[in-house]
Amino acid sequence: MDLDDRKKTILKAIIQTYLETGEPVGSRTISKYTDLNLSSATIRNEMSDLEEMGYILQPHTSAGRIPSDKGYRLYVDELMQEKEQEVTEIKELMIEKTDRLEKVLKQVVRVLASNTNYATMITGPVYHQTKLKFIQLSRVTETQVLAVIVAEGNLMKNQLIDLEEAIDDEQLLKLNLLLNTQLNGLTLGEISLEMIQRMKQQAGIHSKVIGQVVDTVAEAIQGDEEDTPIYTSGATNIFKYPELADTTRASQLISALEDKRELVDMLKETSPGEDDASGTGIQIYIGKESPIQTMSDCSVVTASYDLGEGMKGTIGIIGPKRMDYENVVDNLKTLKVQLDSIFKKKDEPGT
Amino acid sequence: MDLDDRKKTILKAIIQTYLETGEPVGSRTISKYTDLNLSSATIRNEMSDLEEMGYILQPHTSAGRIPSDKGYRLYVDELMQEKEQEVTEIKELMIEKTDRLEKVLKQVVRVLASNTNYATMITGPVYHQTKLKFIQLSRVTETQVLAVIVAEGNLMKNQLIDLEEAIDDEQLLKLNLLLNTQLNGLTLGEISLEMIQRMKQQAGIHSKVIGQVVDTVAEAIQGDEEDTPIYTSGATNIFKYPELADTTRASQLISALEDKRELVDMLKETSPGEDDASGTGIQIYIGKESPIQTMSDCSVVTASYDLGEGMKGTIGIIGPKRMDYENVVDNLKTLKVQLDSIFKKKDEPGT
DNA sequence: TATTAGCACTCTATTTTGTTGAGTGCTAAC
DNA sequence: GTTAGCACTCAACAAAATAGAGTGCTAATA
Repeated sequence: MDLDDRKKTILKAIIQTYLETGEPVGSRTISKYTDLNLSSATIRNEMSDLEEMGYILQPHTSAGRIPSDKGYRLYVDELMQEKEQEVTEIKELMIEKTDRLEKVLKQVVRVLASNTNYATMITGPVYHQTKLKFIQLSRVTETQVLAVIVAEGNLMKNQLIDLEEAIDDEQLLKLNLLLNTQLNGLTLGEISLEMIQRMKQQAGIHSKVIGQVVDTVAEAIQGDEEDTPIYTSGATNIFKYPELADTTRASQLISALEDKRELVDMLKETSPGEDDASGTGIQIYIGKESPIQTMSDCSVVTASYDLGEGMKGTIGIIGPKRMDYENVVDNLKTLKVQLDSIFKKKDEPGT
Repeated sequence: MDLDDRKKTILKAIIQTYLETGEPVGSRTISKYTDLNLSSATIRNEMSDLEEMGYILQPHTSAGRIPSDKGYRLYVDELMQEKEQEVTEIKELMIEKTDRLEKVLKQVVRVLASNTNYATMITGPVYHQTKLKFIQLSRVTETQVLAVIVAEGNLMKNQLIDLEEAIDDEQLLKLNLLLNTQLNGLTLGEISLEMIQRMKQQAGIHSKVIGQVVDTVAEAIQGDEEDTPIYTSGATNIFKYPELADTTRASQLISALEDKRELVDMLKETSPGEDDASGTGIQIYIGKESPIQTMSDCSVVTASYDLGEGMKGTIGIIGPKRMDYENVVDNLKTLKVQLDSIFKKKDEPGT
């Protein structure tokens, strides 16, 4: 059987109506809704075909049709038209410009959640590719040394080191120099254990203290890998969609959002390089396509962002399968533009 | 009418049964449950009295009784017996010892949530009373200066300052000295705007750069006030209690937990000094007593913790009114002991 | 006087049955 | 190929019937 234009038009109409109402769509509705000027009977025949082809399905014999995952997929890939760019330009997401990346991210999830009415999440940047800019050790008390590590993208890290024995100023100075000359300019990922070992030997095997300091610094640099921060917002939006709002499902979803650990993997999967056909870096997972099991009744839209200086991360939006894909995609695009404008502006004078 | 011992026993039995089952308790149940050896008819009479006195109430004519807020109050204040200390000793909450306060707090909420099956939250320390230990400015690039601020309790704060014009080493050194001599030993709360003004003048009005640095540092110190971090866990536990699990209520509660802003006020209200009769710093809010409106169907148990060095904060547990108060209180007590042992051990050698 | 057995009564929760209406599939006519 | 018409299906809702837990009251009992 052939999926001709008329079938597509009908499918599109079915899906769009269903996106709005969330109720199975009957033949009569479509007959009126479209400008095809076909009777409900004809539509019924076409719907029957569409069902056979797997694009729509019937919850029960005497109900209208709802889109299947396959139907949604087709809609997202072909049928859905993007909003005109003008609209995008006009809508300005209310994001306050601030230096603190963390604050920006928190705002972003919030704005997205309230704009789309879906649950949203965003990963903080993965710093693996970020270059080390600056390390400094300074003495706080006799036996306490503070290590401050600064990397590109203004990633900063503190580590207070309690020493077993005192360290003198000269040693500290030497260490500072050593750390900086050896590590500066390397990406956090490049700093390996062997390198640390070598440095420890160069610094002088005789001193336990030095070893301790180097170890702690190394730990601080590497430790960041595991716990990428994730911010979420609008988890309770899922209650707005009856098909997700039953206690067990909602509970699972919210737990997943609260827990965040699972999310990391999912968002990492959307590797920042991997772009979709349109080159926007936006990916749509429908139903079972979703990487997380608990979300197989949902759709997940992810987008990667790149703020320069190795600050890359991922945004995710979770909603019902009948989510307003156009709006979501549109929002994400607008967001990208704005993030760029916030951060590029900041970078230009520096570069 | 008099609330004699027998009435108390019956009330206690009613409440305890209700805590377990969540269903209205009938006279027959009590007649069998207690060792009073009274017939259900007698119990009925007593229950009738208890209802008149306002300790229990009937959801409808032909149902059993459930405790009223007043009933719970009496139970919590008088009837509930604390578990023996032994039990407390045995139970060891699985808290990994780590330096990072933040990690400890995250663990604490998690453990508490899974131990109690209620939603939990904890505020990070309020640093208002914490003394400044150490400030250091260091140059990162020509026009970038990094300020590191360390206060008691190992509170650390970084602030990268983008300068409008370059600053030379000498000036930086001078500033470092000035900041340290002026501010060291003061609590974060004591550092006022006037003080900053005065310092700026002393440092030399001629230089905009110096003003900028001082301003930013001041901002960093004060800025912390507003956004005390709050960690939450087990929000979805509320779905375990049918009386809270309906969509609207659950949604409100979870939103409150996600949003956190409201929580701050609530937890602040439990001022760390304010202890209850037993001197444990544990407070119980039943139903409408709760400071937050959305939680008027819940009970909230709060406890303050004090880790020394000005690190004080509050823990909160949110559950249904029929929460297992004994278990919650017990858990909180155990937790206090453990937190002490983690942090005191760390402090001793230093002191 | 306090306790208890017994019984009528109340009220929710559950099940059963009936009714409605949206929507389909099929057939026959256009 | 399209459409009108009709019988049929099935969820959703409403009404009625039933069951059972629990009460309050009265009268008998210790």
